Amino acid sequence: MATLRDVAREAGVSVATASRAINGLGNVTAPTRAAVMAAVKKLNFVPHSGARSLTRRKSDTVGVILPDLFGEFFSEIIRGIDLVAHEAGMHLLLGNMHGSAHETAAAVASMRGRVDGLLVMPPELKPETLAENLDPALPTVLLNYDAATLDLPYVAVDNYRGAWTMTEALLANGARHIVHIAGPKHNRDARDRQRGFAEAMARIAGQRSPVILPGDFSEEAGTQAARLIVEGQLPVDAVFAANDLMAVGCIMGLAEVGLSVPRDLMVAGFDDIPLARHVTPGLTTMQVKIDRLGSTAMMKLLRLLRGETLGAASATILTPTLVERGTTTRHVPAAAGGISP
Amino acid sequence: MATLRDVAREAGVSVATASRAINGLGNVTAPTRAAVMAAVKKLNFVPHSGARSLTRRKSDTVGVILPDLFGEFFSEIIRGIDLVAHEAGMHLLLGNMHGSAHETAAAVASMRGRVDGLLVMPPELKPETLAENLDPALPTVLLNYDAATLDLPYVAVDNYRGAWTMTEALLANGARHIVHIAGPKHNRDARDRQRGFAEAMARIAGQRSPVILPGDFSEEAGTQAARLIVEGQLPVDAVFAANDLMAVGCIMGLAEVGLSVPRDLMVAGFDDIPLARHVTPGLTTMQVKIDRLGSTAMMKLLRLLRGETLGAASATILTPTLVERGTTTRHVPAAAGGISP
DNA sequence: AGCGCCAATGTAACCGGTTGCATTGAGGAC
DNA sequence: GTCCTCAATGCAACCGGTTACATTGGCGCT
Repeated sequence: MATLRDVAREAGVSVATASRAINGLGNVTAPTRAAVMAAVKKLNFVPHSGARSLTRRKSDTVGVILPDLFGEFFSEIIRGIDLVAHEAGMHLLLGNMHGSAHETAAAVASMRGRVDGLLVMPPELKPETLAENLDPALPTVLLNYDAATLDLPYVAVDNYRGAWTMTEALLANGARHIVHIAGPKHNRDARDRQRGFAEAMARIAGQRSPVILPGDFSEEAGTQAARLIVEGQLPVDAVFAANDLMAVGCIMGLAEVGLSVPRDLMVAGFDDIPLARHVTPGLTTMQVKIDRLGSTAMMKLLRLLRGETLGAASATILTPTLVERGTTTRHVPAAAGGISP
Repeated sequence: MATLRDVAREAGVSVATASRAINGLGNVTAPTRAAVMAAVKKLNFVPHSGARSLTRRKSDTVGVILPDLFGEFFSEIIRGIDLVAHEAGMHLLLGNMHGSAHETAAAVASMRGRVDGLLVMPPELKPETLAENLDPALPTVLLNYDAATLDLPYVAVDNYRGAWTMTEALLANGARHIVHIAGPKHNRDARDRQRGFAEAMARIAGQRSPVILPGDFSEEAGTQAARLIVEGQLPVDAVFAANDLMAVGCIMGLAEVGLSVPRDLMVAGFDDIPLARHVTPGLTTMQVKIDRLGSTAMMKLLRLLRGETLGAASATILTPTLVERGTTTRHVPAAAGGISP
C-alpha cells in the first residue's frame, strides 16, 4: 500500500508539498500539483485515515450507539442519519449497547479516538448512568431522550402528547372503557405514552385509574393482553397499545376468540410502522417520522462539530400525527356495552 | 484527554512498560501493573485507537458496504453481522454505495486504513466493475453475490432454486397460467428469480414464454402489475412476484377492482418479510433467513482475518424455504378459467 | 566475592500523515 | 547589478501509540 512518502518520491517533491497538493491547500504551483496527482493515480494512493486522524484530531466519523432495535425503526433512523452524514462526508461507526449500562460504557469507550461525535439513543438508561458513561469532551446528541438534566442537545418524540391525542380521539369516537397495553417498564417512550394516556383519561373522561396491562413492545405481548382482556371479562370498548406491534398482536388475539375489530372494540397503536397500513382493517396509530429523528439529530451534531454550543434548550421535539384507519371506526351506540357477554 | 505518556508519568514508569501493562503482555511485575492500572483509572485513560491502528496495522473494524436497502432487510443483515462482530470485539463502519459504481469506489476508498476487512453487497454491480473497485489486499466477503470470477468468498441466497420451488408449488396447487412480476433489471437477485421461474415453467409446465411483467421491488410496482393484468385481460390464475412487497401491492391492486385472493387467483412473493404473515390472507412466500446472511458472512471474514485463505469455492449458499399461507390455497377447479370474464 | 544469566524496565525508532518554520529562488524596485 | 519581498518548497517535529533493542539489577552459581 502506497504511502505519502512513496507519492512524494514518485512526483519528485517533498512529503509536505505532496500533502499540500493532495489536500488542495494553497501555495502549490499548478504543474507541481499535477505531478503529485499523477503519482497519486499511478500508485493508487489513498491517505491512511488512521494516521490522518492522529494529527488532525478528527476522524470524519460519528459514532451511533443504539439499543437493540426492531427492523423498521432501526433502518429508518440509520437512513436518516446516513443521509445527512453522507452529505457532510462523514462516516458512521455503529455500536450497540444491548440495553445494559455496562455495554454502553464499553461502546462509548471503544469509540474514543475513532469518532468526532456521538449519536446516542439510550431508552433504558437513567440520566445519572448516562452521564457517567458519556465523555463531556465529545460532542453528543441524544436521540429520543429528554436530556434536560444533562444539558445535551436532543431530538425527541412527544410521546406524552401523542398518547394524549390518541386517547382523546378514541374518546371522541365513542369509547368509554379504554385499556392501555404498556411497553417495557424501564423504557422512557413507554412510560411517557402511558402517562399521556392516564392523564388524558383523568382530565377528559374523569377516570382516575383506567386499566393498564403490562407489555414489552412485542407482538406476543399484545396477544397476551388480548387474552387477559377476554378472560378477565373486562368491560372494554377500546384498546390503546403503546406500539403498533402489540396492537397487531392484540387484534390477532381477539380474533382467536371470535372478536372482531372495530365491530366489537376499537384498537389503536403507536409508531405507524409499515405493517399498520397493511393489516385489515388498517390500524389507527400515531405516526412518528423516524428518519427525521435521525437526520435532525445528525444535523445538530454537525452544528456542534462546527463549534456551535448547543444545550438541552436547543432540543427538537417531533410531534406525532394521528392517522385514523379502520380499527377505530366509531361503533354503533347499540353495542355500547363492550364485550362483556 | 489523557495519553499513554500521562499514564506512564503518573505511574512512575516508562511508556513501554505502561503499554505492556495495559495490553497484558508478559514481563511486567504485578505491583508495576497495578500502579499502571491505577493511573489508567485515575486519568480515565482510553487508548487512542487511531494511533494504535497506525502501528498495529489493524483497526478492529470491518467496513460494511450495502446498497439502499429496505427496512427489514437492512436491519436483519446488520443484526446478523453485529452479533458475530461484537463477539469478536470488532466494530462496524457503515458505508452506503447508493447503487452507483462511483459511490462504491468512494466508499471503498474512504475505508482504507480504517478497516481490517470488508463486507460488500453489490447487487447492481457487474463483476468487472466490482473487481476494479475492490482492493485485493483487503480481506473481503461478498453478500448475496456469486463471485466465482473474482474468487472471493461469498454468502448467497439460492434465488434460482427458490423461484423454481415456488413455481413448482404454484403449479402443484393447480395454477396453469402464472404471471411473474420481475424485479429491477440490473439486480442479480431479481434476475435469478426470474430465471428460476422461467425455467421451471418450461421444464415442468412446458410453457416456453410465460408472461413476465416489469417491476422494481416496490409496492407500487405490484399495484401497477395488477392493473396491467386486469386491463390486459390476461388469462391468469396465479401471480408470482419477485418479492413480497410487490406481491402485497398486487393484492391491493386486485382488490381495487373487486378481485379476491386466493378466490380469483393465487399470489405468491419472495423474502418472507414480517408483513407477509400479517396481510389477510397470509402471503405465501419463500423464506430467506436474512440475519444468517450477515452472520455467516461475518464469520467468513473473521476466518480470512485470522489468515486462512478462502476463495469462491468456500461460498455458502442459503436455500430459501417455502412458506405456504392463505394466498395460494388451491382454488376450486370450477373457477379454472382464471379471471377473464 | 565475582561472574553470568535472565526478567523487568527504559530508550528511541518507527507507523503515515500534517504543519510550523526555515530555506530557496524568481521577479520587481532601486 | 544589488537588494528585498514573497510565493513555493523542503525539513523536521509532532500526533499517540507499539515494539526492537539496550540497559539495569537481583539472584544463583562457582
